[in-house]
Amino acid sequence: MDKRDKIIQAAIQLFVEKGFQATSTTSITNLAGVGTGTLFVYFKNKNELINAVYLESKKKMGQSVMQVFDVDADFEANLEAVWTAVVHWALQNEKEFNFINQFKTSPHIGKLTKEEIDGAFHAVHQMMEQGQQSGRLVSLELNYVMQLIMSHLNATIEYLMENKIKDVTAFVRSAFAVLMNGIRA
Amino acid sequence: MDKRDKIIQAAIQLFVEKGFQATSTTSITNLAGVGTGTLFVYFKNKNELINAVYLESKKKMGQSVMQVFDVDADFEANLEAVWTAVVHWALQNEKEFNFINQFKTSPHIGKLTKEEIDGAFHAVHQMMEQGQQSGRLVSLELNYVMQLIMSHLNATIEYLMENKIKDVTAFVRSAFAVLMNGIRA
Amino acid sequence: MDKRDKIIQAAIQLFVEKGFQATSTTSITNLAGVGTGTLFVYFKNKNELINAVYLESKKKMGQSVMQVFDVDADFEANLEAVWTAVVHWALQNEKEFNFINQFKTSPHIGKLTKEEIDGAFHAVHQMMEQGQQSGRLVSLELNYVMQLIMSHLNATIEYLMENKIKDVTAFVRSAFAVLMNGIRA
Amino acid sequence: MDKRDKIIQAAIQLFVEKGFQATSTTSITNLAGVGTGTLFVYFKNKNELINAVYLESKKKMGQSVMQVFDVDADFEANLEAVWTAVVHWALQNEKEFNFINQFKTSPHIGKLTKEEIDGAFHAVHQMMEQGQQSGRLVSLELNYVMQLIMSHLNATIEYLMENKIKDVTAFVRSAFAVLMNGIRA
DNA sequence: CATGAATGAGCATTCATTCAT
DNA sequence: CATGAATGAATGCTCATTCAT
Repeated sequence: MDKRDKIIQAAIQLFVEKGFQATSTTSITNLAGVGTGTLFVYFKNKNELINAVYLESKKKMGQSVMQVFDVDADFEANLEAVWTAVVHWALQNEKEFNFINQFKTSPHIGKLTKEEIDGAFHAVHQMMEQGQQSGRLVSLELNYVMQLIMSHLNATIEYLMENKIKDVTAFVRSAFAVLMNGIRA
Repeated sequence: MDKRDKIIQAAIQLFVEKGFQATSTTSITNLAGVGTGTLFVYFKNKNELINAVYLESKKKMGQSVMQVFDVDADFEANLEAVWTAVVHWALQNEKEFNFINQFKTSPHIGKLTKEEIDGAFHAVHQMMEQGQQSGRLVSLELNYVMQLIMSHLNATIEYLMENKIKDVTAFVRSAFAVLMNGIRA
Repeated sequence: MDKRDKIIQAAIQLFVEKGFQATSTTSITNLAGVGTGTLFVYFKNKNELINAVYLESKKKMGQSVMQVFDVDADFEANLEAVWTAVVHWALQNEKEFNFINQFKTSPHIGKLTKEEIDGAFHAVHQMMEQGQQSGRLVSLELNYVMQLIMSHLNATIEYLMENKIKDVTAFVRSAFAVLMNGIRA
Repeated sequence: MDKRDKIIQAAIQLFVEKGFQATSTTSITNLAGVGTGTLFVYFKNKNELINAVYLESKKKMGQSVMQVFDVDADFEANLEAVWTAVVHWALQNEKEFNFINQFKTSPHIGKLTKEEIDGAFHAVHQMMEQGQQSGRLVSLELNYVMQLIMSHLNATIEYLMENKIKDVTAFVRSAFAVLMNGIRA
């Protein structure tokens, strides 16, 4: 693993554990096992670091999740597949997911970073639009529906992380059912 | 308005705008129009300030919301009443609501503060239990259902705050319908 | 005891225990059982307080000690009497003595305060001069001899305070003998 | 001179002039000609600084003084040699000596620091014990005799510092004679 | 006289960032 | 590229002092 990567991994861990401001650049470089100055070789400043970390994490998640997306599949099946994929990625990448979740509303994550990301989820957005047009999705403002889905997703993941569930697959299935019963047209 | 209140109001605003750590005590006292030292007359330190602010805000919300709670009312009617009351309180007290929302998971809010609050919502919790027992609420783990309701609530409020909706009442009604369709047994 | 006195007593105790700077005016008024502002009714500021305390303590000691001074007595007998009187006053007024001792070289005790005090010991100074003139005291610079006596005195008192001595009177007598053997002409 | 040394020298000067508490860390770094933060690169905090300064000063004095110590020499000659060496070291290192003298009883100098030092003077203590056993030193409690010697030493040094003496060597010799006449068995 | 709420200058300490090596 | 000593602006907090009551 090269030094840039070591720094990013250390940053993710510390940002999640202690928050952005409470994490000193020195503690990051210490954990990463590199010199103080090295962080600034790869990132112009602390802010650019967190944006880079956010971007890479979210891209990783996006790539992983979008593999299950099937353009030809049925709307509801597709939504469930993607939704479920996010849950599983989160459970297997707790640190990254918590990081993304905690910092998605942070003022330190710039607009540019957010826009750069949205592209990855364009396909999902399209699928939702078609869902509405074909009368399979409740006809509320699409952005609102997306927000509902995301918050339901996060609530479910958080619950799974904090509680030991025996049959995760079953839980995830009923969790999705609750969502779908709400937003089905 | 006495100085303690001025400080609390200034703190709410700045904590929401810039976060806890990024808000200097000096900026709070400046905005409040009091001397630097005055903050420490009323609060032992910055941490005690944020806890006091959180406590008072949440109490205010609790008191306002629980007025609509009717022990004798029908389960679903009662849930809608309370849920809707939170939405309206949030819209009328944007700053306080955002503050509560942002800091509910903050490590700076102590456990004691959180416990002191939960009491106010005991009645709601009971109502939900009875809802499950009487077969009117989906039979998933109650804490999870509560979490779903809360996240749905927050998503709705956030959407309402960021978008100008013509008919808020109608919107709230259909938003609640989406929730209820999901969690009805 | 009037409030001025309460403040002085509290100040002596705290200054000795924690030092001048480490003692806040608030802690003094708290211990004295008076309001914060009251200190400044009687003393213009913290510095004037310590000077007043020093002055009064040293005057009290002077008055007590000079009672044993006998103009007509033999030089050596007189010196021993005064020297011994200081030792005993110190043992009976530990706080005051320690305070005087600690702050005699403090920059916070002004020159004026020191001069105001020296008057009380004028008689002793005269006695010493006569001792030298009559060839009973070593003929070194008088100020130096005085300094030697004072430091020997303080060393003896400190030792007595820190160690439990069975026969104090005997100890004091031999302590004085050591001094006298050194400075006798 | 490296920065750590510059800081120590500045600290000695200011601590002596104004006292520990009245000396701000900024004033030290200003006088030392280094940045504010540099002090904390070398010393964890202000307290560790004063302990380090005390330790190094006293070690320097100890090393210098103990050079004259001669295990095989006569008791009285040895005592005079060491005693005189301290006087001369003090006169040549006024700042350091005053610093040591003022802070030897300070609560800011930790016990560990004091213990680390006492070792250096172990030989002197042994010499004194042998002096008593061989009947050449007054048979009072040894700690008390040590205290007397130290206070006599300090009084002499202080006097020499504050007054211009023509023949210092002669003065020191008679000063030691006064001491020795007092404590000889 | 007595009070204590209010003040703001001052301080120890932290930390992102630089730069000479 | 990599380093870490050095920096100084920024911050939370203290405390002597004031003043309206």
